[in-house]
Amino acid sequence: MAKVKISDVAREAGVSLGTVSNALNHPEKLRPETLKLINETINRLGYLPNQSARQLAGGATKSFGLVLPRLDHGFSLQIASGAHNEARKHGYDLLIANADNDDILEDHYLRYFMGTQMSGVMVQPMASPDWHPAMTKMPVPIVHLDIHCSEPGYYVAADNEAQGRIIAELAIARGAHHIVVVGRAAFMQLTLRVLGIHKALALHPDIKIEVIDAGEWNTAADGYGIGSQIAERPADERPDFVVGLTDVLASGVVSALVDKGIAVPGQVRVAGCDGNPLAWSGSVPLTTVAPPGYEIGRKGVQLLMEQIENKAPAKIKHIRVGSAARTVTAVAAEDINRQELVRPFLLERASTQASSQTDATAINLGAYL
Amino acid sequence: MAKVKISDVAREAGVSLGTVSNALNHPEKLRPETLKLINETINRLGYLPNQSARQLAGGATKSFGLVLPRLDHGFSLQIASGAHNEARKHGYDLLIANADNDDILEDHYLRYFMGTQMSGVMVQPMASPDWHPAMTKMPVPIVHLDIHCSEPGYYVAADNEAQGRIIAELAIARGAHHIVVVGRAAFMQLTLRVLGIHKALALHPDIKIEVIDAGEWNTAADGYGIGSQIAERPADERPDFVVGLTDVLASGVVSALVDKGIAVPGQVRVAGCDGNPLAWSGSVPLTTVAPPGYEIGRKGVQLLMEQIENKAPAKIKHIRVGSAARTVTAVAAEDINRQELVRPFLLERASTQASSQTDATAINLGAYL
DNA sequence: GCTTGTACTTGAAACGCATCAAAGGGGCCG
DNA sequence: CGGCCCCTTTGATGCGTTTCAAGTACAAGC
Repeated sequence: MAKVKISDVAREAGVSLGTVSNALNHPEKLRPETLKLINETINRLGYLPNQSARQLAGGATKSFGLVLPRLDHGFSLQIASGAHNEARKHGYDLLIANADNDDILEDHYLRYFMGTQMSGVMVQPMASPDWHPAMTKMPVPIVHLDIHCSEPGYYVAADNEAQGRIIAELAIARGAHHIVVVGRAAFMQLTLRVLGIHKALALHPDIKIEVIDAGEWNTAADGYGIGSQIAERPADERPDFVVGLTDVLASGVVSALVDKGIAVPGQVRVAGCDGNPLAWSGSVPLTTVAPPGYEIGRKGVQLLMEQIENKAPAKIKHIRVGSAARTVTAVAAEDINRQELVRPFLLERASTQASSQTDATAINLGAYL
Repeated sequence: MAKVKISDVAREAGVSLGTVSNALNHPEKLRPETLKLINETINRLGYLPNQSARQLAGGATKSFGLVLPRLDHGFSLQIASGAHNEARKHGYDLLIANADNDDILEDHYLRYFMGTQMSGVMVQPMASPDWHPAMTKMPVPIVHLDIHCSEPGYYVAADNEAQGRIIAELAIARGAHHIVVVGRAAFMQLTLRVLGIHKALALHPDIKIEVIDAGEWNTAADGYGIGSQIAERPADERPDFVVGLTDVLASGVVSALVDKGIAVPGQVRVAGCDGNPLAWSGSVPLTTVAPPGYEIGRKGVQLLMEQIENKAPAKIKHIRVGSAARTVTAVAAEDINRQELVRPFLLERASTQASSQTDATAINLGAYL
């Protein structure tokens, strides 16, 4: 268990300390035989470079940190996936921390990453980043994901408002009269979705809208609870359209409604947000608005790279993904050929990597709509 | 952007270097006024401790590393969640790395974590850990998750074989004659599930069994592909029971079968593995066997803590979760009151934390079974 | 044989912090 | 007033690397 250090390797191989270091970092500078000898010694001794010492001596290492509010959220995972692939492409490592829906923890991990001499840090913040103590005086490049900052800084965000608008337009097209929005609107992103819904509905004062908080975790169980509550209302107080601010929530709502004998989409239509793959890969898929999470993660890393390479201080630079109109228009369930809709999913990996300006898209498989 | 260091704080506050260090690490040793003064200076200057230097000077920091094969896999997330909660409980940080189904990357991150002076490292390995170069001569406590090691070392694993057995018994109970197992059996855990299925079926030579590889990623799209292929077979070559080694796979299979006009569960029954919440929270839930991922993560951290506190060299110590019989017996779809089954889900958080010896459980909501 | 150049190799100096033995200061008792 | 002890603060030392100016060995050119 005693740790082997670089000096042990050097002694054992009969070379100097600096040479071993070169073998690790600039192998081209060494005579092939020396390199071979050193590598053999390294393996024989089981030497592992001490990253702390490396970082301390050599400045930043090639790695990024990513702080996520929650891991079991499909959207965050898409971000992580996009960020990961892009980071690897540039030869960087990606370390992920789970803030577990906790402000304090989020801040904690943010500071941790900054102090670890990461080359850059990304956050998908729960609240506005302007709130963040760690936001000011940042010693490393930082990029905010899925949120809009007012302070100078970099961010890349999906247009959550647009998502809300898309959903609202969907509801209007379906002739909704009473919409219930389910979810904890306290989360910044969800707030924006709600805002988008409200804005789109401003021209339709006849449509009643109601927002129900679903508890801190936005789980399927929360959705189930709200769904039950909705089902038990007298028919005339019951909405004809339910929006889950999260696919998981919407899923729970559908579950409860069906259990209580409410026809979906016959009596109540249900739609979600997130584009969680499972939500539309099952046999009875959920309608959902998919923000381009993968793309957001990718772009985040690109912004980080940009800052690193220019060594410029963080100027204001925002990328907004998905602010344009949706590309797949909502259509009636009956009009849809399921096959056609599954195909884009099969090609998902390829397409999200290719298109640089993916829009938020209403994926309508219509089963509950 | 110039980094503030501890000496800057010391100078600015008019105290010595060591005092600032104490303010950070042993605040109780300082006079309250001094502490206050230093803290104010720290905030004013925006000082962030350099973690690398800290770790180098002070030995290991209180943080764990977790290497996961894939993030979009529900089971891995449950592990991450359990590990996270337990780690925080002990005041440790948890950093997660995504190996992206890549041997090399897995090894890379493992070494990275070990070199970072983490207090401990956990992996959910893709292949047998005995394979791992980094496995030997480990300078920090390590725990393997969801896998069985033959070499001395610590691991905590669900009994994947038992899961396979449960599924097989489910199939037998349903009177299956021809079973198709879908998934990349090359993954160790999936191999064991397949093994369990085979073992359970040994006494039923009349039941035909077939294993179909679903490609490297085990995605819903892969499942859809296999499902289509199955649907197109002549009726007498078509299985009457399909097992997805992953919920996502099973989900894709159901999707394809339904699309092609095959009745589920009328003509073909489908079940999955993983206990992915979305798989059984929708209105038409999938039958799945749920290994206790949360518990595995929790136990993993506990094993790490044990090693740290005893400072003992790694002896052989294995925890096996879920080797006993299932607690929720498979029942026919018609017999099930949906409400009852949703309730345990609602209580999931509480229950997984309470029970220390959770079993792999067949959660049968029966819709496709 | 001497110089110049080339190709490697060396080792000392920093990196920013935690630690700890030692010093300082103040109160208490004799 | 001196001695003692306790509480607080100090600053030199070392953690394992990287880096880089300086060194060595050897070959080619004169």
